[in-house]
Amino acid sequence: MSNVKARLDLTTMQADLRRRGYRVTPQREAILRVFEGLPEGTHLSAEALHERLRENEQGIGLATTYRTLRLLVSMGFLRELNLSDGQRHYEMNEAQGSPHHHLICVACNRAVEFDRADLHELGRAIAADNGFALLDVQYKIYGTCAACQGRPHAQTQRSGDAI
Amino acid sequence: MSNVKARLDLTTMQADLRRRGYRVTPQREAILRVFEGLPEGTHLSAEALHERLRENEQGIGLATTYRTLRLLVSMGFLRELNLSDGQRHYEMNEAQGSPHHHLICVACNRAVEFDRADLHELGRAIAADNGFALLDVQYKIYGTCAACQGRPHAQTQRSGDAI
DNA sequence: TCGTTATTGGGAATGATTATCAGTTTCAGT
DNA sequence: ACTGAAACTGATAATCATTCCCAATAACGA
Repeated sequence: MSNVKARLDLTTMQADLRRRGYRVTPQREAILRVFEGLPEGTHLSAEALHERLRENEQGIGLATTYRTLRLLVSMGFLRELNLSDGQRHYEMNEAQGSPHHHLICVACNRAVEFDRADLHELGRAIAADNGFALLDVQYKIYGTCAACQGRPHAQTQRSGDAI
Repeated sequence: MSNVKARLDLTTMQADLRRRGYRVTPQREAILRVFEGLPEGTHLSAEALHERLRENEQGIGLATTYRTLRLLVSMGFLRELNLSDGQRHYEMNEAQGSPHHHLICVACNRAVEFDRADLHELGRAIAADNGFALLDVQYKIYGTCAACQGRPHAQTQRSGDAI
């Protein structure tokens, strides 16, 4: 019942993988290691992760990168974020603790992160009520930030055909 | 301060468009009419909307469909949902009232909708604190539903390479 | 009514993600 | 440690949603 942001450690995750019949491969370990070393609040796209792996480690196929991300999300090790910029981002899941949430400007795509432990508690309760095994809770507020409200014809999003 | 699910009507939305320097075109009206006629809780993908327009109305270009959806979301008339099935879905925004939220099974992609007015109030407050003009609030709980937990090796998502 | 300017639509282009499949590796059982 | 069955990897091709391009058209303020 603690509110601490507890991350799973590598050993636990490896054990979980085997328990579910998945194998522990060097590629999966390398990817988990990258995410473990990431500062709080940092998230990577699949491409960015692939790029980083090419530098630090021996390199991993792009297909494997995507496959592994999907697997690790379904295991609850990573959380997948859609910050409305057209690609998925990933970060360590603190489902044991209380993950942060987002306030997003749809015009400039800037995202402000904030913590609200009660939101996670609520999600846990609702999941339990419905017989769901909880993986992640995401609370997102969309709007236009102060700076973007000023701009006339402020309609952008990703890159924008009709500005 | 009411909790009523108040939708904007067509006239108001047309006026809003003009006020912001956008034009009111038959295509935009047709799209808004489709969403107005949609039962609560129903959402359409861009493709589905395009298809429906081809039947009921005179037909609209696909590019225009995408462009218009983006515009209407940025105006706050529609809300955009990413139910992790790889495409965006749209529905009338009840930002004036209190939109519903989702509990999503990552294995079978099934989504359970529920209402929580307090979540919307909270979003409104946080947006205001940060100088954001509120457009939408989305609360999502991800997990594995009871049925999917049973299945061994339950890793799917969208279509799944490695089952 | 007219001119300026936004908008449309068709098709090409993009870009992220997934499928294919042959070769490789993990690991449970011996 | 050895082995075989099954999972995994990686290179490449394929998909699929979404956006770009641009010439033709339509809104709407003056």
